[in-house]
Amino acid sequence: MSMDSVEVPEVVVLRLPLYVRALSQLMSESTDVVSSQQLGSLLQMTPAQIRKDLSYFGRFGKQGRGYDVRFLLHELQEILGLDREWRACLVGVGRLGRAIINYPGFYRENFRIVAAFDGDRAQVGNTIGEFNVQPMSELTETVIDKKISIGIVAVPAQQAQNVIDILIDNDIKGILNYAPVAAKVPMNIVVRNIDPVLSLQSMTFYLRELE
Amino acid sequence: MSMDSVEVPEVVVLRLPLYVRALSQLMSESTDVVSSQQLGSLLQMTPAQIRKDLSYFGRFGKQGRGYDVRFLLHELQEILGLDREWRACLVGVGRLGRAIINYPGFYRENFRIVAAFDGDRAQVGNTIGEFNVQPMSELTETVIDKKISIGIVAVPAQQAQNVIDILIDNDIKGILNYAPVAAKVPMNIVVRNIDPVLSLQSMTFYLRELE
DNA sequence: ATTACTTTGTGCCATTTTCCACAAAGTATG
DNA sequence: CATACTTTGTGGAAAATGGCACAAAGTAAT
Repeated sequence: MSMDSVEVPEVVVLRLPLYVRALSQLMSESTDVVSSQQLGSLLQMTPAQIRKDLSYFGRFGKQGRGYDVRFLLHELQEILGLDREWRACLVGVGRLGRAIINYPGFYRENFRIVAAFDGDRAQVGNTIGEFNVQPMSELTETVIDKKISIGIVAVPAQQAQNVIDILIDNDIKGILNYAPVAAKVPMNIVVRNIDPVLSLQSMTFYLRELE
Repeated sequence: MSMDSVEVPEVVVLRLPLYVRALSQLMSESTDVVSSQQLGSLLQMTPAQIRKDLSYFGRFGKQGRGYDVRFLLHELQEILGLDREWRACLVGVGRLGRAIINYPGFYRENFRIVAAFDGDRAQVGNTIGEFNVQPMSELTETVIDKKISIGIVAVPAQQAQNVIDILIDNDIKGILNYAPVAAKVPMNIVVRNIDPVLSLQSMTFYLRELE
């Protein structure tokens, strides 16, 4: 009986996309079957962890053989909701925002940026790529019209919390935050932060000892 | 030999830059003193965790009062090695690489990109920002001359492992990897991955259930 | 069919991480 | 200076995470 059993730990969810990525690569190399052993060496993790992670969602493998690459990829994509298109809006079209719009990686993985906003009057009306920059006042309408469910925040730190509050007020449930701030959000909102500076700052702790 | 007491857990090191960021903000607001309580509410974490984290490195607070903002900031910067300039080279000057070069956030935090390389003949010699693109063959010499200790990888997935191997051969100990691959590196190399697509792909697991 | 391998899924133990709760030490106020 | 607060640093309990190791189930080869 699937009494929804145990809640899936977030660490596990965070690893699933890694499996998806590795499996996609294997597919493109025409590999049919892969063992947790092989996957583990590809991803630099233990086979047991991979098996445990997958076991939260079902039994996808065959003993003595391993996992069917195409099948497992498909299952994981479905679990993660990657079997559909996701639409996002960008807020902030400065240097960073423009780079994000032009980044082809999102499109390739079925994430579509379908609108761009900026709080700065001077930016509104400008054309960037294929769309023109809208004022924040049009956000409410556009989010509904274009069925946007994700907000990408690329504004300066000072304005970030305000922008995030507006996005949440407009029923956005997922935020990809490039601003260097710890966003305050209700528990049901999913935030992912991208901050290469933080990454470097924790890296130097280890480099320091070497010099 | 300084028997190094207890090894500091990596999760703790990963959080220190968050404290640095919050303290910097408090400094700019002319706040003199902060409690773990306040810091916690600023960063959305428990006060106990902050105190425990800091306790790995010393006793920085005063009972009944809290932490002196300027002092704690200074101490953390020193612990992380942020009290100096770090020099990095960029490999890959495609769209992403150019965006990285133009990103002002690194410079602001004392990370300097001082050279740009590309394996593609067609890119070599081009001028981007203030420097011109060098061929990979010049990497060895430039890394030494310019005292580069960090490599930023912004090449397509297929070439990433190769580029990373070359960086490591040239004594680079820290790698900021923007390529969507799980890099294979020796244990003494520090890798930080930046992949917004992975972030979105784990986000959708939670958004999925809401629609 | 038998024997020798391979590999999964998972129970369970070990390790890691988080955080409660409290003594010790400081502050504020009358 | 006494009383009422505040806050740190930390021992240790509790919770979360990781991974060993093994039965069960498959494959391969003779």
